Order: sequence, then C-alpha cells, then structure tokens
Amino acid sequence: MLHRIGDKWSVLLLILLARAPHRYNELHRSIDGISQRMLTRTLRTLESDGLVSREVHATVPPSVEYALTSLGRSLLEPLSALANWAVQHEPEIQQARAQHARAGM
Amino acid sequence: MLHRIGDKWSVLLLILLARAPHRYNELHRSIDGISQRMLTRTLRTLESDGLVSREVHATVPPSVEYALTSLGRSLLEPLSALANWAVQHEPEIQQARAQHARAGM
DNA sequence: CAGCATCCTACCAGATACTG
DNA sequence: CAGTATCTGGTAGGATGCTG
Repeated sequence: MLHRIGDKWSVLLLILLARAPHRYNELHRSIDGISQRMLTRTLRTLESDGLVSREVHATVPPSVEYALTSLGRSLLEPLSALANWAVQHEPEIQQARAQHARAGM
Repeated sequence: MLHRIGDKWSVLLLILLARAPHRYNELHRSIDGISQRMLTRTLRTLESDGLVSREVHATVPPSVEYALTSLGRSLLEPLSALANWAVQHEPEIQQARAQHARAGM
C-alpha cells in the first residue's frame, strides 16, 4: 500500500499539487527528468487512488487541471513528516553509507 | 531518498525489528513470501543506510542478530504515522479505485 | 495542449542450488 | 544457521512518433 505513493514521482507530484493546482505541462516542466509516460501514468494512479482530481476544461486548446482531493490533503501531513525526517537525517545516512562502503570494499 | 525505505519489505522489516531484535531465520519465517535473496538484500540496504545493525555472534552454529539503530528508531515515528494513515484510509482508496475502474472500463 | 501507442532495454525479483 | 551464486522471465520506464 505504501509503495504506491512511495516512489519519487508520486511524492514530488503531491508536494507540487499541495501548493496549488497545476496543469499537465506545468507539471511536466516543473519536475525535472520525468517523461511524459511516467507523468501520465503517475497522475492516473494518484487519480484512481482518489488522491488527485483531474478536471478537463473544454476550451481550445484544451486545458486540464490537476489538484489534490481532500484525501490527498489528508495524506500531506504524515507524508511531509516523513519527508522532513529524510531531509533532517540525510547527512547521517550519507555518512553511514560512506563508512559502510569503506568497510565493505 | 524516500523510495529507499518505501518498498514493502523495508517497511515490514523495520516494523518487525521495532518490536524486538530478530535473527535471520526468524525474519525469514515471520515475513511471508520474502525470498532469501530479497531478505538479505533489504537487510544489507537498511544496514548500509545506518537504520539497522547487524551483530554476528561467533557461536556454532553461528547466529546473527538484527536490530534497529537509534537512527532507525527515529524513523519509526513518522513512518508509523504514514502507515496509520494508510490503514485508516484504505477503505476510501479501495472505493475510489473501484469507482475509477467502473467508470474507465 | 494533453496526452496515447508502440517499441525497446536494462534492471530486478523469484526460484533453485550450493556453502562456510 | 545464515547466507552466496547463478539463471531467467517480467516489468518499470525511456524514446519516439502521432492525435483530437
């Protein structure tokens, strides 16, 4: 269950959408290195999990707005707690990895 | 960074080790469906990230104890917050997925 | 603009067999 | 007991080209 929102793209998308709704190409530009395929696929997964809403405006050219649902917003608190942990403890983890690499090789 | 501890085996291992230190085969029996390869690999990753300690007792037959480090314990709080969220909101997610499947197909 | 369809590849999980 | 070694099939995911 956690691995569904555990990959990096999902987390990045949720964080971006937490700030404000975004359109498809805004997301594509904002997230460096994501392919169209992965962006679409990840958005679809988040959408089908009920975390993200997708609203199509029938204009020309068409525009699609992605936003967090209330369920998605409820995820934000525990998720950012975890993200904060990761940021805070990154130095320790890096150091542990460096030590481990020296010892093991 | 999150995806390193985001996969299901890591989470399960951390939760098990949170309760008490365990030996290799205890973990292997406790976690249903994990292969030796994955158990070893996941433990090694957690160890090199400094989340889990590995202590070898030079007995015959040998015994190896895995336990959480203090860094690993510090992860427990935000991680279980997220796990609780997942458990609490699983029905909503299931429902959203069912609806999405009906609408889309 | 916001995708879908297709092809292709590299990596990874799983099974199986062996070992200090 | 606590792992390694090796093979193998499946899939995640990138690149590219096309469309309403």
